[in-house]
Amino acid sequence: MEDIVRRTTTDAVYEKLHDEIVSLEILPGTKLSETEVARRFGVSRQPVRNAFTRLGTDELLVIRPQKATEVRGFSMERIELARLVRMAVELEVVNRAIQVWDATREAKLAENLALQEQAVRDGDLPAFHALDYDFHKLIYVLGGHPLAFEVMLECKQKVDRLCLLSLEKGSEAEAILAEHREIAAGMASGRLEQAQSSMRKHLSRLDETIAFIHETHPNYFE
Amino acid sequence: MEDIVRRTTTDAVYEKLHDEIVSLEILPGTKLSETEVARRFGVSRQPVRNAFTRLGTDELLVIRPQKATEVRGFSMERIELARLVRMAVELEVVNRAIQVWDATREAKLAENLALQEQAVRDGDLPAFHALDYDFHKLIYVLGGHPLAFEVMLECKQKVDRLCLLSLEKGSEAEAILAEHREIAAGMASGRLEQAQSSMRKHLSRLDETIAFIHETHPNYFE
DNA sequence: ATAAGGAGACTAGTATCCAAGTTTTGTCAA
DNA sequence: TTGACAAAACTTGGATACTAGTCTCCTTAT
Repeated sequence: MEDIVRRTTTDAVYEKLHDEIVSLEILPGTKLSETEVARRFGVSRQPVRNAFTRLGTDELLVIRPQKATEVRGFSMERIELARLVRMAVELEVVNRAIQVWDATREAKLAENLALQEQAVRDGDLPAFHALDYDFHKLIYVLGGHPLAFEVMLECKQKVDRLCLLSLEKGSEAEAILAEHREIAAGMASGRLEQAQSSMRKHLSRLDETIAFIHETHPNYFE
Repeated sequence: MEDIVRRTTTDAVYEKLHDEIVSLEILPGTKLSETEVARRFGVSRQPVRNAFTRLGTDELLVIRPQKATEVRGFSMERIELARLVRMAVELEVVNRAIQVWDATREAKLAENLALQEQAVRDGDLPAFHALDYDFHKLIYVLGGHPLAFEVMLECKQKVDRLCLLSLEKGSEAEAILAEHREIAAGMASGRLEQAQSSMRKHLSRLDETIAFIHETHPNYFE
């Protein structure tokens, strides 16, 4: 009794446009026409419309009646909001995770940390990024709140689109790994205060990057 | 140069349906047909479709191709997620608010508390509920994060729809007021720990109600 | 030269038709 | 009575024609 969900044309258009926007292939301020996009994808206007409204609720497009819809620019307010929510959720999940932390969970996190170390030694940045992702996800999963990870991801993605503007592929991997260790240590020792402040410091890492982008690319902001 | 946003038919249908669903006039599991709703509102199917997709992203409707769209039931997972996110955001906002707290802000919160006290004395529950709302909002606004209030509201509404099933119009106003005072005291004294734990206790108030509803109305859950 | 005005080329919203899949229903046979 | 099976009556998704508002640019008059 599978619950196979048919993939609609709308889905396809949505996903492609979403990718193009968050990867900055389509820059903020770009005007998108329904008929134009429909032609490009070889579909009718209807699925494009559906995709547009979805992207609108994602805050990626600005849609106004009888006006050209365009790719939404960044706004410092929304970026800060997304960062606040992510910060809040991560801190609370750390809190909940600590309540149920045990040797098994600690071992799993330690295993991930070991792999991170390996990746840093090998200078394998892609692997490290994947492990970075897993590290954060592990805290959610082991803490018993996997769904919250999705919420956090949504926030993260909004900031990621912005940070693509700064090309520093920061080989700060060592520093990041050190912070991960600090967080893990806080959780292992059951020190909520320490674990949370480590996480807070870790998540604040992007502060300067964002401020820098705000100065260097003011035209992409509303 | 006003930015008047034209109200579309889609908006009207969306708002009406939204109200009917969150107020439980339309119960979970109810099947909604596009043509049916279109007839009822005297409009064509298209705006109804638009409204449906919006309600789908609100997680109020389950839409599957070629199958009847129905009002989504509750799921304990989603309820708990909404509560976690709200809890997380409220705690973080309290944190940020404390950083900037001063006599002026304290006075404004105190003014609200005085009005709450008045409402309780008068037994004016509607007024008290409005002031309750304002109390929480004040912390966001005074703390400098008004947008985060909207995020919290979204979470709250998901839980509110559930809690409508329990008719206890709790005249626990006094208890709530006491908790509000505790939170305000924590903020005024700058004791983050105390303010947050007060807020945590305050938001946990619904725990039993939700568990109770989960037991008494299992048919409304997925 | 400049400003007002109008035509036309855009825009998105709505209505309606058709396609494709699901569910219900009713008939007929065992 | 009950089962199978076919047909009809649903469902939503997609395509397209039409409506109505907005913007741009060119003409025309001052």
